[in-house]
Amino acid sequence: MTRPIAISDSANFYVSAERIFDPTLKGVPVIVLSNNDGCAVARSDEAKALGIKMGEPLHLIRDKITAHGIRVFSSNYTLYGDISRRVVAVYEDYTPNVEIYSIDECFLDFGGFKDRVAHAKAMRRDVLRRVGVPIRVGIAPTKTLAKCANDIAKKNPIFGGVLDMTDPSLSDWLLPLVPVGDIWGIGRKTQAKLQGIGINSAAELRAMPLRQARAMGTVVLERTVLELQGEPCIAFDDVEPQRKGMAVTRSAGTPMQDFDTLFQAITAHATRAAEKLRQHGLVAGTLTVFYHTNRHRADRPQYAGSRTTRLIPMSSDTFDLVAAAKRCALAAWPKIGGSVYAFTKAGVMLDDLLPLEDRPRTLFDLPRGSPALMTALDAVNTRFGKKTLVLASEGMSRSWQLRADHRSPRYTTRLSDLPVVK
DNA sequence: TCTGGGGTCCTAGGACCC
DNA sequence: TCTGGGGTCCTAGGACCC
Repeated sequence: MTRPIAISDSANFYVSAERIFDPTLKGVPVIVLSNNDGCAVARSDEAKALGIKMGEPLHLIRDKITAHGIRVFSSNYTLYGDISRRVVAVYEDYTPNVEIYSIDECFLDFGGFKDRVAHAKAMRRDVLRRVGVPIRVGIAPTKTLAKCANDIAKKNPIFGGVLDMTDPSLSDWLLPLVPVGDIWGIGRKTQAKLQGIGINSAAELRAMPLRQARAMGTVVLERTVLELQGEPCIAFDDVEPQRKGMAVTRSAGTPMQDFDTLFQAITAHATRAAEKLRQHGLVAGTLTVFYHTNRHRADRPQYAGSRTTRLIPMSSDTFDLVAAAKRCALAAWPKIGGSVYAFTKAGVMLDDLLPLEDRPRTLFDLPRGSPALMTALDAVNTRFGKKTLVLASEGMSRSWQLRADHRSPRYTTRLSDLPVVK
């Protein structure tokens, strides 16, 4: 028999993280906004009950917020990242193998435990006591089934936050309750196709002939069917995979109308991308810059520009990346009438990443770039706070910077953010 | 007026080679 | 001037995830 896998996630994670430090948020509707305060990306149960949808734009729910006194927060990723690490630390006390799947979800190796439900419930109590966020646990022979179990536990409080669906007779009974669109790996398009041929539940998808699944949705859908049948196709993987690309992209707080302002934003994004590379000990071989106007405004002139360039030699040096980004940004600039466009989003993407020590060398691999300067730059910005030292081309106006009008204090990582008690 | 950011995997099709 | 099959590699785009 295959080793049971658990998936553990936190209920409304961002909201739960905010509630740790502000008890007045308990029992009341709370939402957390996306970057730039654009739309709701996390909602408390109370906010969901008021009909606030995932991803709903803030400007469409202003009336509800006022009428029901919904508490609103900008995203505070520094805080959420730190809470996430604390939760993982507790998981590590309960299983030898943890695969971090997202900021609020982990797959856990649950093989070898005699009473899995008791074990998961003990872990759940411990996370609540030591970190302060509620979690739910689904257990099954495959990742897809574990996600189903987790989903059922989420919707049915009767399970007390833990459901072990390792026993096939239990999944026979429960899978008819899982709507096909709620299955891990089934998105909107595939859901529509499946419903078109009368497949509406996880139990019905499990019974779909494999050949038909492959024809309809490629090997991905075929794997989902096999996983529902209890045959693992998606391996448990607790080693961090070598990442292939990374991106820093942002909407602008106010639209960018001229090249100088746009380039200030792009300098900031390239700078951040270079920092991320160095944190991971990587160099990049390809850099892409893109920027575009607001696609939701069909009444305004539209433009989308993008250029890619190779980085030779591969680099993680801020000066190299900003220089390459400038060439791309200029090359992508509209040939005529650039100033009629209002750019609302820009980004820098890096691809062909390699660990620094694996990078290809040229015959004359002369020392270049400024590794000592980069080390000093990172040290200063870690010690004295982000953006203490920046390139001048990032500018001082920061008019492009995103909005975050409702951000809570970074309680666990920034001393200066703590409220002063007099 | 106001609509996020950062990833992965898969497939089709073109370029190129022998 | 006409004519083949099979392989690899790369890129763009779609779908999905949280």
